[in-house]
Amino acid sequence: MKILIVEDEKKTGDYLKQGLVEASFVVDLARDGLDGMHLAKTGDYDLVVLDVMLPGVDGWGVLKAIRAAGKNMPVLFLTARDQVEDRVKGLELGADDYLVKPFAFSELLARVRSLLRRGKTMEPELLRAADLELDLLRRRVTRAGRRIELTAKEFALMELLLRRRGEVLPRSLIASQIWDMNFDSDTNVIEVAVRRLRAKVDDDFEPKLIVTVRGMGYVLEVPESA
Amino acid sequence: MKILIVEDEKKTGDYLKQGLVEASFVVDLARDGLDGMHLAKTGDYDLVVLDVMLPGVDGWGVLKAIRAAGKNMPVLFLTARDQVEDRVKGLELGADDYLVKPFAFSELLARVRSLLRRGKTMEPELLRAADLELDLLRRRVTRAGRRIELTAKEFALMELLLRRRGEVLPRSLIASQIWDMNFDSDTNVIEVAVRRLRAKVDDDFEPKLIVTVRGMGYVLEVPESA
DNA sequence: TCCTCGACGATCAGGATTTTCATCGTCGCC
DNA sequence: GGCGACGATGAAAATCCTGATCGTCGAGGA
Repeated sequence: MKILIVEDEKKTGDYLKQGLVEASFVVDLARDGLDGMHLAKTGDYDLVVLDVMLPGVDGWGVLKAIRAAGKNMPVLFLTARDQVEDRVKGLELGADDYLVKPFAFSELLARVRSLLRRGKTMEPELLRAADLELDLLRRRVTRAGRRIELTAKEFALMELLLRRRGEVLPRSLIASQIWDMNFDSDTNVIEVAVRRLRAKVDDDFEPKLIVTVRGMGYVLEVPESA
Repeated sequence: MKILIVEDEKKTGDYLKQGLVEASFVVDLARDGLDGMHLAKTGDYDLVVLDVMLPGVDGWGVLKAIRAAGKNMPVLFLTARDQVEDRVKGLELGADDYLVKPFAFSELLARVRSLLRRGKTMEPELLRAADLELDLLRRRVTRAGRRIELTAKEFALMELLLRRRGEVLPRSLIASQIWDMNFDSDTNVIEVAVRRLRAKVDDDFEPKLIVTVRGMGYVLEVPESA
């Protein structure tokens, strides 16, 4: 599987290339838009990882050129945290997925694999339950329209509950997903984390979404409407 | 590849089994020492994951029985944090590797794969440079004989530097190993972490082991003796 | 039925760790 | 010698974990 990375910042480029090579992909690295465009059009790549911010020809330019040349391999966009709007633009132009910097390498690898396997992924950008909304793109949460600030762990927990709403999640599952640890120690990190999350998303609202199931775990209860 | 897990605590057992099954191993689970002994002796396993603390026949008993029966598949011991001495005992009895609870599942999987591949792994238990010693088993550090307490991140960083002593480690590498993040954001976590580590292992000692290489990264300088 | 007990979960405060931010120092090039 | 980039440092702030204690649910017995 052959991948083209277009990234001007040296550190990031090298880092990505190294990681993907170690994951046994064949990787080319272009340092600017022009170079990237050229390689993308002539080389035979299965996927392109494309930074938006590039000197000279920017990410959109490269993407446009690729599509104009009739190539339709999946393109994974890299955008900065504060360039949210850019993503919309990228998606309209035919990007297949995006990743917000900074990201964990494991995250990139997962997206890359998924894109290569299924062709297109595109995660849902919004998770919702009742009046709670979780915007995965911007890492933002609102309930009843009110903005709520969550920390990393809180967000991860919220996301997990929301992705599997209606399911009772055993503590062991939560521990493995959020803490990546086996559950043998006598700690109550999970209870504490749930507490903090509830304080932010449930305490001041109705109905209560996070429900404890004694002896089982926690569920995000999806209110039966209709 | 067929794996036997001997673990009495239900949550842990199920969790391990599920994880290994998902990693496409064939897994049997024994809930106590007797059961485990029996299965290990009759079934044809490529590896055994063995909890030390078991009701009835404990981990060592099971291990002894396995070896006595002439089986010599690799055995991975699971020990609790405060049972350091147990490990020594386990290793003497012929365990091939150990893992301290609580551990990340990814860690277990890595060890399992490694044991299956190479037969026996047994990480080095001690890393050393000059008068600095890092005991991976007990997660302990001493310099010039003096015990030094390190936090999780500090230990991880110390271990990384020590494992690749003499090599200049670029920040991007460190970031990816210790923080699992790509290095695009403008943070100086690494500098701060290095600072804290130096305060503990270098400030009060000579020679200074952690050396900054301007524009490159950090090295653990191995003093040229002789 | 009611009461008691035990297990499980909730909650809070304290503390440890880690990150952020602002500022300072230093090296090397011009 | 001055400048600019890079790294070092210190302190504050945010986050997360630990441990202790309290509350509550439900089973089983009186």
